[in-house]
Amino acid sequence: MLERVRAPAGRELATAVLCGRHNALSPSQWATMEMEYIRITEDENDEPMEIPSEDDGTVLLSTVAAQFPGACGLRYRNPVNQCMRGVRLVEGILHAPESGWGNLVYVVNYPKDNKRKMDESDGSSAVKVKRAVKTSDLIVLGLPWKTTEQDLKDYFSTFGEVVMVQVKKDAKTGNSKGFGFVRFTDYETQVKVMSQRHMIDGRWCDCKFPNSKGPDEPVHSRKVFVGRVTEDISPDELRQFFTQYGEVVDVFIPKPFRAFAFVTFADDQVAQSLCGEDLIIKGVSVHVSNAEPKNNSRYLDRGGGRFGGNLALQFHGSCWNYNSPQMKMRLPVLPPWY
DNA sequence: GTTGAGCGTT
Repeated sequence: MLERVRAPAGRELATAVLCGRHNALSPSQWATMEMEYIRITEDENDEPMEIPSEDDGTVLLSTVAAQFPGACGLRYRNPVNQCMRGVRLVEGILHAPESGWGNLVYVVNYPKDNKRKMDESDGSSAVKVKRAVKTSDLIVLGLPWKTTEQDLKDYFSTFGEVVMVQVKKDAKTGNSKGFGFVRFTDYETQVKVMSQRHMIDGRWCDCKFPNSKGPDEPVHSRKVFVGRVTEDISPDELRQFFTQYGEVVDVFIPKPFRAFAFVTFADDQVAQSLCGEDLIIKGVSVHVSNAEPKNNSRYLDRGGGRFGGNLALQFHGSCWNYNSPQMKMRLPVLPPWY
């Protein structure tokens, strides 16, 4: 069986795959294979297209993008639990799941929350598109008490595609606290919205960068802090979501629920690339930052200081001195658990 | 059941 599969002619090999004989192969046997065809589709209900792999069994994102312009990744439905899983992507190379590509149908991911929008861009085959125009959440100040998230969405949708709105409410009463957040798909929309005041339900409102955002100091860690997670996001869903960026080796959600989580990647570069990002999981905007606090002055210096210094120390339990000489030299300062 | 500058999460 193995000898047959090893036959160098790619076309014959593809035939074997199509006939389903590959199902008997182990992952190690797959590793010896030269080329196969992976079934890919934009929609699970559509007819898949076959895309060639590389000789080492990986699939180039550029190969996918050649057929699906704008593609930024792949996902597939896990036959065991029916959940969608992301395909590992490292530097433009898609890696097969543990059991090989198999005869699963893979679904193309597009940037911007999986919504295909390449028809209104230049159509240049992607990869870069994903982070080229990075938007961030904007705080909306001065909202009338009565304004709902639907109201916000309706209003801001007149400027461009909205990917997230929030109205901050009192946990007990559910009453609005008079401010919220909005996130747009396109950076141009964000710029426009920030450039003017907004009459919303009879009050003038302002959209600004939230104070909670600051330049993120690089720290060499595989673990990221994920803030603003909601209780309905399960550890498994977190894992599946973040797997689109790289292999996830651990997910930790404190109990009782505290609205944050930790995600550890196999590759520290993947972790670092996500720091500072606002990502949207199940419609919830979460913020990724370093697992170890950066400069606590973020909390102390900005916005009049929501917390006292001692309180900030209580939160973190420890405090890295980012003004220390070693930080200025950018020597790696590893958290104790790293 | 009120209010009107701020700031989501360690």
